[in-house]
Amino acid sequence: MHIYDSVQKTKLPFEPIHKGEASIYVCGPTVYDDAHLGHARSSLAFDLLSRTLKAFNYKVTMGKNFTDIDDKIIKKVEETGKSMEEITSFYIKRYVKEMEAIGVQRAEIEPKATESLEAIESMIQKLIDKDFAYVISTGDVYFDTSKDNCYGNISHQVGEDDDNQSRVEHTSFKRNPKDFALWKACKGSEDICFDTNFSSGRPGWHIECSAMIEKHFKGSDTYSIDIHGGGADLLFPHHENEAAQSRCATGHELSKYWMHNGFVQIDGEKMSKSLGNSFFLKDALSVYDGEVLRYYLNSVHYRNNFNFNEEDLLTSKKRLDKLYRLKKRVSPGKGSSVNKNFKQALLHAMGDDLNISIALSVIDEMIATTNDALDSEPKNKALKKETLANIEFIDSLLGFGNKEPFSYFQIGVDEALKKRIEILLEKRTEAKKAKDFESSDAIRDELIAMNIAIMDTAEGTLWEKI
RNA sequence: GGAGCCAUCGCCAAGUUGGUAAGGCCGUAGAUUGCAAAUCUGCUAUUCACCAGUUCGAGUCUGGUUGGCUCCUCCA
Repeated sequence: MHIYDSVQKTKLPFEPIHKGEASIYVCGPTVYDDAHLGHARSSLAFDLLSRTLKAFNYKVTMGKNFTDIDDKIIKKVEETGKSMEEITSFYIKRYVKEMEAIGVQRAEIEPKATESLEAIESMIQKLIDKDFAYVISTGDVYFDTSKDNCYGNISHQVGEDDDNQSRVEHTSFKRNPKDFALWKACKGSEDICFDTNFSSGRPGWHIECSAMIEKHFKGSDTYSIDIHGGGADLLFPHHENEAAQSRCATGHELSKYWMHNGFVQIDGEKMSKSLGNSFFLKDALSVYDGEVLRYYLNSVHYRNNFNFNEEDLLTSKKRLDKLYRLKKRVSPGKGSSVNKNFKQALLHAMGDDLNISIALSVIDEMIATTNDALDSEPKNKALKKETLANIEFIDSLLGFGNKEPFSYFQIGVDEALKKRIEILLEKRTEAKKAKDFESSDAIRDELIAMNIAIMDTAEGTLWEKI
């Protein structure tokens, strides 16, 4: 198994700190709004990582946090008059539900900032005690980046005198321009505050992740976790800062490997709130099936940017359809055991830094070969069973192909419509028997107008929702 | 201003250590079909933004040019 480390910028063999185990921490969402396609992509990317590591027999412990203390949440509290807890629990529920719809497995650990305050406080205290952090008169606590001579090793972004055009605000309280807040003291009475030794206030964003990792992962003498993941936009400053805090507080590096996923773009631009081009996952799910979305969003290598458009999504659906048509052909039945070569080819592809393109091409090849074999030997039971097992393996590794194939092609068709289709098909079969092709073709046209495609097979006429 | 990523067929997209361009969609010819659909088979980039260099040999390495994107502010 090889993964690309975005700090060393090369593909490296994955050698975990504890043999046979893989600890992963991914930066989760700040829960003040619905998840957009970018959240989906990130989740999907690391879901694929987790599934692949499991397929390679690693015992995976994945942690994905919910940032539930944040300025934007506080703003939402002020706007809506609702409590912070009401807002965050609402969006956490939605997030979990929507991620489930696109087949993302739940992380083993899902910590929240509000449940990690003790860990956060003790880590900040440790940094103050070791003189890596300082408290200013307002009660804010800052991390002193000049004390950490490894600062910049993660993102390689810190120049010697980079303050010329830097957009970082220069606060006179800060000792260095790159210093960042570990703790923000209360400003007004409406503020959301937690009491600590240094001041009453709330944690900064970066420290939340570091503290949660220390709290939940056993780590080792050299690293706290194996893999730290997140969107490419988090590399700097968030991951740089996380790494610095953890390094200075614990005396060892935070993560052995760092992985970053590319962005979802619309018309070549990053999808973001500020550009006003974000596309909520819930909206996509109201139009497209979650499994199709999963297939589509995962169809491009995780490190590349992903240009979202409907045409490509439909192309992905066609590809997925082919898998389900094959499944239809070999169903019902029980899977026997996976074809060894097929399994090996898939693992080889995914083991190479999650090369999904190769994996999908391996699947397409398997589909074509099997269909071919089935054309000449329609009753090959052993092949059917093996194919079912192959599809089960695809599902466990890549997270699609699990649905009952007939229902897959009937998504969005209600019982009344189903009955109508059945009646029309019966009529058509009769007309065909009587060689009344004019009538049978008319019925077919009628069905097509209803967005129903039909196909005549040896086992009778089958239909699909287009 | 600083840092980095990317540019491969009409579209999407692979391409570890340089060795002579996967796969999908679309298109097209055929098998099959009453005709379709589905399925299968064949065809579909002498060429990898451009220029120069290294090399027996470069999409792959080096330098430059052009174009696109991202980070340095919250962001997956």
